[in-house]
Amino acid sequence: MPLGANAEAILRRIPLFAGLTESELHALAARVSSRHFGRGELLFSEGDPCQGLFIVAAGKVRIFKMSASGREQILALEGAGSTIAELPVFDGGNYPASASAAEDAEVLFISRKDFQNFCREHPEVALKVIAVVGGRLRRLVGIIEELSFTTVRQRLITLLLRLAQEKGAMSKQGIRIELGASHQELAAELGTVRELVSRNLGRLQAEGLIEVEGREIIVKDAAGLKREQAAAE
Amino acid sequence: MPLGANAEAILRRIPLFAGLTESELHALAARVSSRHFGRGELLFSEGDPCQGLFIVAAGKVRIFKMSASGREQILALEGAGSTIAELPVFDGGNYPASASAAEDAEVLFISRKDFQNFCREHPEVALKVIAVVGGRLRRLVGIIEELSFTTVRQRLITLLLRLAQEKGAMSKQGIRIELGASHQELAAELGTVRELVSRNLGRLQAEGLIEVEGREIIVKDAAGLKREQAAAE
DNA sequence: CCCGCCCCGTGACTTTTGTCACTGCCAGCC
DNA sequence: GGCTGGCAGTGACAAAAGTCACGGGGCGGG
Repeated sequence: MPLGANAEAILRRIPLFAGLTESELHALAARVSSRHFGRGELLFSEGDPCQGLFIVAAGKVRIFKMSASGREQILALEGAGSTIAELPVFDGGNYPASASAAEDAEVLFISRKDFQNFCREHPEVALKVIAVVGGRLRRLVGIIEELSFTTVRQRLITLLLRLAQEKGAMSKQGIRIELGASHQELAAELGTVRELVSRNLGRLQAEGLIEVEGREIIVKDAAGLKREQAAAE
Repeated sequence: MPLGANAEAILRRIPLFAGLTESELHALAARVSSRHFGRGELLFSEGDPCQGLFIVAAGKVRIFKMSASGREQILALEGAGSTIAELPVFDGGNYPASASAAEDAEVLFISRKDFQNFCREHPEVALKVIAVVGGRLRRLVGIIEELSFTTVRQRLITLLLRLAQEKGAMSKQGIRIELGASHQELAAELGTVRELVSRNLGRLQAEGLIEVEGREIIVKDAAGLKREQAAAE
C-alpha cells in the first residue's frame, strides 16, 4: 500500500539516503509502499529474483541461509533503519539468502526499477551503497573468522558480551540481558544447534559466570567471560 | 617502480577498468607501479592502514585471516586480472584480512589517493566497484554456508570437483588435477587442519573415488563425488 | 479444564574435528 | 655423502559438535 508523509521521516534516517534534500525524499517517498510482516513471515527466499529494496521501519529482520537438512545460519539481523538487499537490487542478481521477520516488523519497499531510476538521478547514492555493502562484507568476514577459529562456547560468550554491551542493563548482580530469542534462534546465530546452546548456557551458569532465568540472562562475571574470549583458539 | 606501456595492456583486462578509453588507461598507467612478490611474501597484514589498490598481473595472491593460534582461513585466491582491497581503498578502513603471494606474483599498485582521484573523474568506476565487491560478498556467503553446514569431507569433495572443472585434464582413468598446493594450504582453504586433509584424501582414495599421486589427483568417480556432495548435511 | 504446541533441559551416544608425536620422504645444499 | 627443512601419512587420543529420544513446563485456544 502507498504511504503518507511519515515515510519521509523514516527515509530521512536511512544511511543510504542521508544527505538528500526534502524534495528528493518526498519524490522517493512517493515510490515507497509499506507492509507488515508477522514474526517468522518470509520477506523473500534465497534464489528468488530480486523484486526491490526493503527498508526496515520497525521491528527486526533476519537474513539467513538454510541447509538442506533444515539448519539455519543467520547472516545478519537488521533493525529499524537498515536496508536489505541493496546488492541484488543493484547488480540484478537473485537474492543470495532468505529474509524473515525476527519480530513483527514494518517494512518499506521500493521496486527495483524505481530504485535504479532514483540512483541514476542521484549518483551519490551509489557511493552510499558501497559503504553499506562494505560494512556487510566486513561483518561476513567476522562470521567466517568465528566459525573457522572458535568453539561454540566462545561464540556464545562473544554474543553475550555483545548483547550486554548493546542492550544490557546494570543491576546489583551484574548486567541483565533480555534476549528476545529462543535457543533455536541463538543457535542459528551461532551456527550450531539448539542443544549446544542450552548446554553451554547451563555450563556457564554452573561455573558462576552467568545466571539464566528464562529468557533473561545476568552476566555475573563479565571479566571472566572476556578473559576467555581473549584466549581465542 | 614505475611502469611502461605494458601496464596498459594489463589494466585493459581488469574488470574494474573495462570500458575506459585508451587515453584514460594511459593516464591511469602513469600512476601505477609494479612489484614482484616471492611465494609466501606478504602484500599487507590485517589491520594495516590501507595504502592503495593492488592488481594481480601474474601469479596468485591469497587473502586470508590468521587466528591467534596460527591457523589460517583463506577467504579468496585471486589470479591475474583481479583487484585486491577495492573496499578499504574506497571506504578508508583498514585491511580486514591479510594478503600474501600464493605463488610468485607480479602485482601492480595504485596509491589510495591516486585511485580516489581517478574515481572522482570516472564515476562509472564506482559502479564497477559495487559489482566487484558484490561478487566477493556472494562468495563469502558461500564460505559461511560451507563452514556452517558441511563437513570437512564434503568441502574437500566440493573443492576437488571445482578444481576438476576449472583446470582438470581428461585422462583414461579420470580427470587429472594438478593441485599446486600443499595439504597445509588446502586445509587453510577448507577451514581445517593439515591432518584432516591428509586423512580425508586417503579415505577417498581407499574408497576408490580418487587416486592420489603426490600433488596430482585423479578423480576416478566424479559421479560418486557429486552424489555425495548433493547429499548436503 | 484439557489439549496441542513450542520451548527447554538432559542423558547417552556417535561422529567429526582437532592435537600430539613420530616416521619417512625427498630436494636442495654445504 | 650427509644434513636440513618442509611436506606427507598415521596411530592414539582428547575434545567438541551433533543426534536421538525423552520428560517436563508453560501458554493459548477450544
